[in-house]
Amino acid sequence: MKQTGAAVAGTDTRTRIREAATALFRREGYAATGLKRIAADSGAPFGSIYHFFPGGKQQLAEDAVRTSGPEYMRLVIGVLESVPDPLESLENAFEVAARDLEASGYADACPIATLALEVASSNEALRLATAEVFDQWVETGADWFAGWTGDRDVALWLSRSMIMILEGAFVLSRATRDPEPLRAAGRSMVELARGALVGRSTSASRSSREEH
Amino acid sequence: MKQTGAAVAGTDTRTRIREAATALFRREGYAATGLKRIAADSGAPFGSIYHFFPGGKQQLAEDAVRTSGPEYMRLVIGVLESVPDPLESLENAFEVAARDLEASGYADACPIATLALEVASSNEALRLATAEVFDQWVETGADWFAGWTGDRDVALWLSRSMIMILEGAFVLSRATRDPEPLRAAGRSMVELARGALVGRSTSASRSSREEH
DNA sequence: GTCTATATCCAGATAGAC
DNA sequence: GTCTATCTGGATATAGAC
Repeated sequence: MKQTGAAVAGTDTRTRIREAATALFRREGYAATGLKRIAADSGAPFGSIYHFFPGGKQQLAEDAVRTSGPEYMRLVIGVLESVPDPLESLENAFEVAARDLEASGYADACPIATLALEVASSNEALRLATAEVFDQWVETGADWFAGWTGDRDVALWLSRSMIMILEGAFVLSRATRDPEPLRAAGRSMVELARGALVGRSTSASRSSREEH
Repeated sequence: MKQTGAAVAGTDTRTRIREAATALFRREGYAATGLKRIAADSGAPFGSIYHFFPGGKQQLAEDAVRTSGPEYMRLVIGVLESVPDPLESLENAFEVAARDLEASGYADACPIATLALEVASSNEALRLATAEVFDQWVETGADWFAGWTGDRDVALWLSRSMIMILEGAFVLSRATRDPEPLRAAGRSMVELARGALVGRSTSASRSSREEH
């Protein structure tokens, strides 16, 4: 099997290149992904990459991060909003993530995490792109939690926790090829949200209030 | 600044090569790290890498993962055992991690996470090495939690949660160059442990019991 | 705009002198 | 065992025909 990201008919060349790049950066990382492979997977000629992305690999990666990041968060929020009760919704969302990851052969987890770790200390432009995506995820997640808890700081803390636990679970689940870490992560999020949403004054909610 | 991993006098060549490799895989990842750079940073001649690691880059990486993994866990356990109260200890451990990461310029987080994500879908031998390290971390962490909760399944769940939250916090903290995710992660772990250690029957402890 | 051919460089790996 | 020189392949990037 040579092709990991199928070229989608009906979409323009620029989009196909970006989507092939996103899929490869997600599965194999930034450094290991060659532009020739992106061209092959997208069905575009090699030269088209530099036509649409004159800045080369880095510009393409930045575009991929800034596009796939918000896209992925929309997907997550969609799953969260598909179940009315917040605790059930959290457990369901991690269960969906577990099943999706397993179905992809433990390939398709977070679209930007591998790249984010790779570039954090070596490519400032790309690091900044991943940082802005993560910051936006935290804000968007906090909007969802804010529907259940009046305290914005608690909502921000829960959102941050959700993203961190999900990222960590992706690392363990991919490495061990086991969906259980994601399910355990779901239970952890349910516990955290249960404590916060019933209005129990936790040390965490107190501390997060003291931050500002 | 050319050298990121200093050659340590008094240690043998093989060790210096492995330590330089560990430092580079941790900061920049597996694919982006060249053997020539490892030779330069370790102060060893290029040919020595193949003398000590005939299997080349992959064998060196496997050795680095299997050595630095347990080493890092010993360090974490040492920090955890330096404070008697378990909840204070957890908060302190994440605080130490936050300060260490900041002090390293957001470079030195988990020694194997970047590599683990990179190789999960492309190099089975290395994936297995990271999986075995993570599994051992979960067991070792569970031993520590078991000193506070009688239920082995709860201890395993807390240990897994701790490692996942730490890994996720490292991703966010490195990307945003901000220690706050690690501190928020510490509060999350305190909340999870508080709920479990007081013997409250949570949905998580019930579910983890049902696993077996 | 699309595509091919190629320039330049550096990677991992190896051979062999010492 | 230590170290150097080199092989081969693939990387990013570019030039230029169509």
